[in-house]
Order: sequence, then C-alpha cells, then structure tokens
Amino acid sequence: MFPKLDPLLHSELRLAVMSILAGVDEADFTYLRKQTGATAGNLSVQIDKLAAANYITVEKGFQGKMPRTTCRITPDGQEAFQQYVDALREYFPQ
Amino acid sequence: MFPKLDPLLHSELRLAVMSILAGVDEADFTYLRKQTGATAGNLSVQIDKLAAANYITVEKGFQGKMPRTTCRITPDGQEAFQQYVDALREYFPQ
DNA sequence: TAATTTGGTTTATAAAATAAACTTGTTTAC
DNA sequence: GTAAACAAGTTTATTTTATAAACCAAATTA
Repeated sequence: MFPKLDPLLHSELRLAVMSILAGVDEADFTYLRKQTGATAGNLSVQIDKLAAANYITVEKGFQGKMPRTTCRITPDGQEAFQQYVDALREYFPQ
Repeated sequence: MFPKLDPLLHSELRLAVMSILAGVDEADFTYLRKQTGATAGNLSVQIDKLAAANYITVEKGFQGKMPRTTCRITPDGQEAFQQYVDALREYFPQ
C-alpha cells in the first residue's frame, strides 16, 4: 500500500538539490547553496552522497582562479527522482 | 524557494500513519501496523511523537479482554498534513 | 601585509529511525 | 492445570542521518 521511499531522496536537502538539478543542465556549488539556503558543510556531505549513488556527477574545475564545483543529474538520478515522486503520490489522497 | 518541511511529518512511517488517519475517522494500532508494515516498536515510538505534537490523539481501551489502542487525527494534525503536502509540492516541477 | 572573503572539506555532535529485547496478559494444546 | 505460543504493545539499545562547528587553502580587499 505504501511504497518504500528511497531514503537517499527522502532528505530535505538532497531532495531540494535533486529538484534543482532535474530542471537545469548543470548547477554549481555556490548556486545550490544559495538556492537551498544550506550550510556549505551540509551541502558538501549531501552532494557526496548523491554522487556516491550515481544520482549526480560532480566536476571540479576553476572559474578563473577560484575553484568551481559543478553538479549534474545523471539518468539514474532522473529515474530515481521520478520514482520517488510517484511513490510519494501514494501517500496522499489524489 | 524551498519551504521547510515539517520534520515531524517528513518521516516515512509517520507520514504513512498520518495519511491513513487523514482518510478515516479512527484506526487502531493493529490496523496501522498491518497497513504500514512497520514493526510494533517503531510504530509505537512514532505514534508517541505524533501524539506529543498533538497531531493525533491516542485512546487506550479494551476490546473484550485484549488491549486496544485507537488513534485519531486532530485538527492540528490535519492542518499540518495539508501544509506539508503544499510545501512538498514546491519541491517538484508542476 | 594583515584581515577578510570565497569555496569548499573534515570532524564532531545531536537527533532520528529502526531493531531487538522485554512485559503483560490471553489463548491454545496437551 | 500448566506449558507453549500468541497478541499488543513498550522500553531500551544500536545504527544511521542530519546538521553544525571547526578547519583549510587560496584569493581578494583594506
């Protein structure tokens, strides 16, 4: 009756990150930080978890002289996100 | 942009319990256990938390000789549930 | 050149979820 | 009638998570 919710996505911050990444081609650390309002430490940890599950890719480079971390959602991530949304729907009337 | 999700409802089991209670007049412990598939210990703990927040009421009585715990959603609980659903919607496209 | 800011990571702490063990009483099988 | 199994939970312990605090290196600003 109640499908299991992917614990990796059932986290406020990771869900917000995935929600952003699902809608754009890529987003960098700073952007994700501003949009989510998360602390850098928390965001760093959660990004690592999403990357470890291959839900996103993380690319480290430089923008001029400053480091720049760019995240992208993977096909696995898109599928997991969609499944999570579908599962969640079962928890609510209509 | 991403509204805070009520941490009391952002829990798989508590959400399932609230989802059930939102749709019925009352439900007893055993019914909730069967519908959610949760262990009794976990359900007991989560019910306590919902009751402590006044999201549900818990009434202990007997059905014949056997103990029977009946749960009901409160107006506070209904409002919190609705707000959670609304907040969650902001995390998804459309 | 000293202080501050940027862009993070690592480590420590607090909170949550979950499982395991236990309790109290009831029913069933011998 | 009594031992074993079951019902309905609760309590306690363990594991996992989330979050915050501290830290680091390089760049920028005063």
